[in-house]
Parts: sequence; structure tokens; C-alpha cells
Amino acid sequence: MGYTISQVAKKFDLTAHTIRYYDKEGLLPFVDRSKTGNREFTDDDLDWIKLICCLKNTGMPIKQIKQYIEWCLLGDKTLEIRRQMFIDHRKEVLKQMEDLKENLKTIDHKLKCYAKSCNISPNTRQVHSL
Amino acid sequence: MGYTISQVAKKFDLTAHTIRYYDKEGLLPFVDRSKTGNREFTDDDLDWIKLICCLKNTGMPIKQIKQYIEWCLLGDKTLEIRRQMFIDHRKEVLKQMEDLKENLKTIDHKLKCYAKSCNISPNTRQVHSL
DNA sequence: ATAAACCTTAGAGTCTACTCTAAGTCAAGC
DNA sequence: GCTTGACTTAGAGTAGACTCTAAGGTTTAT
Repeated sequence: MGYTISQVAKKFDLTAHTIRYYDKEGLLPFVDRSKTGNREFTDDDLDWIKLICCLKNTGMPIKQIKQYIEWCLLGDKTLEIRRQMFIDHRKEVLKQMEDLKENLKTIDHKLKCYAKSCNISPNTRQVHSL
Repeated sequence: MGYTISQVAKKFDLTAHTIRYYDKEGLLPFVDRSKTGNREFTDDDLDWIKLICCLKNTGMPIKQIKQYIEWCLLGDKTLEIRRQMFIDHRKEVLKQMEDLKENLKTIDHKLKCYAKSCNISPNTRQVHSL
């Protein structure tokens, strides 16, 4: 059977427009069509889209994801370079997590300040700088 | 004394262009000028810019950061709403961290697959799907 | 058989966040 | 006094990722 574009869209919280855009950009060369020309997604296709969303949501540009898909199409001779891509990308994800942690500290510090400012009686409130 | 725009740019890994853009967008209403019209940044200004970068780097749009700066300019009567903004934004940062963790799992799984594919002898390599 | 609800395409438009250009001012060093 | 290298502005241009429109095809329900 398979899934229609809007079923897939719903599943991944995308729009059908976005999926067609990804297809146009070369991210979905594996998706087959029905006799009438409609895209028909298989469960395997969903796995591919899940991976594409993972890469996209961790900041990889569409062009680089496309590059990866192209490497996949070239078969085993690109295994090593694909693996290296994931090693590199993993590093970037770890960096993002570190950065988020640092920024969370700043936000928590700010929240402490606001907790103070908001709890003391109005007439003794400090004037916030800026 | 204070800092020039390019000194600040270097400090925050931005360009002078970007800082002027932020100023134009209303993010830096507090920055003073020298007699000749050049921006002169104080240490307090750097703290503000650090916070702005924190918000920006955790995905807050420029417009919302501008809104926050405007609330700051309005003084104590906006303390509660500003605090609420940080509470809401903190939640979003935690969500981002959760999402990153999930995506890291997917990447690590993929890396395991590639470790296998890349280590077995060439003539027995599985053909990767797609 | 006709309307509703899907799907298709090419291509134009939008939004965000820069990024750059052109033309000009000012201060310091040779 | 003139060049170099800061800085200034307004405004145009760009990149990335959608987002939408127009025109049309197919399937299903009444």
C-alpha cells in the first residue's frame, strides 16, 4: 500500500509543500510513484525521512543532506566518507549541547535576578540597569 | 574609554555589520556615541550583548529580543512579564536539549551501523538500502 | 455527472538574518 | 597635506528554507 504525501507530512509534522520541496532538492530520490503519478511512501522511505529530519533538526543544511543521499546512491565505495560525515556531525551536535548548557546557565542566572526583583516590595525595587 | 564596534565584534565572534544591524533593529538602544558619532561600548553594554547573543543562540527571533529590550526600557512595571518570558524561553531551551539528545541517539545508531559496514571484508559487505 | 478532496507541476513570493556596497567623515602617522 | 584605516549611513543584495499560487489531473461519494 504505502502512505500518501499528506499522511507522511502529518507523521513528521511537516507540510506536503515541504516534502515536495525536499524532493525537488534531491533529498527523496528513492520515493516511488503510483500509476497516476502520486508519490507513494513505503515504511523504508519513512526511515529515510526520519534520518533526514534528524540531520535537518541538528542544523545540517539541505545541501549537505543531499550530498549524503547522493553518497548513499553510489553504494559501498562511499561507506567510509559517509561514516566520517556522521563522526563530524556528531561532534557538532555535542558542541550544540554544550552551548545550550552554557546558555541555560545564563538564563537561570537571569531568572534568579528576576525572582528577586519580582518578590521584593514595589517601593524598594532596584532600578534595573539599561 | 570603552570599546569600538570592531573590538566588540571580535569579542563576540560577530561582524561590525551584524552589530550595526542589531542596532538598527532596536536591540542596542543603550549604546552611546563619541563626539564624532562613533559607537562607544561600555562593559555594561557588553553584558547586554552577551545576553542578546544567549537569546539569539537559543533560537529567539530578533523581534522577540527587541520586545524584551523594549520591556526593559519601560522599567519595573514590566518585571513580571520579562520574568515570564525567561520562564517560557527556559522551557524551550530544555525542549531543544531533549530533542538534541534524541537526535544524538539516532546518529549514534547510524554510526554503529557504519562501524559494522566499514569493518567487514569488502566482498561480504551488505548493500545498503536506498 | 458533478462536486469534494485528494494529488501533480512550475514557478513566484516570503521571511529571517544577515552581508555587502557606496559614499562619506574623522584622527593619526609620515 | 595626504594617505591609511578606523568609523558612519542608507539601502540594496543574498542565502536558506520554506510557503504559496495557479492550473490541472484523478478518485470517491451523492
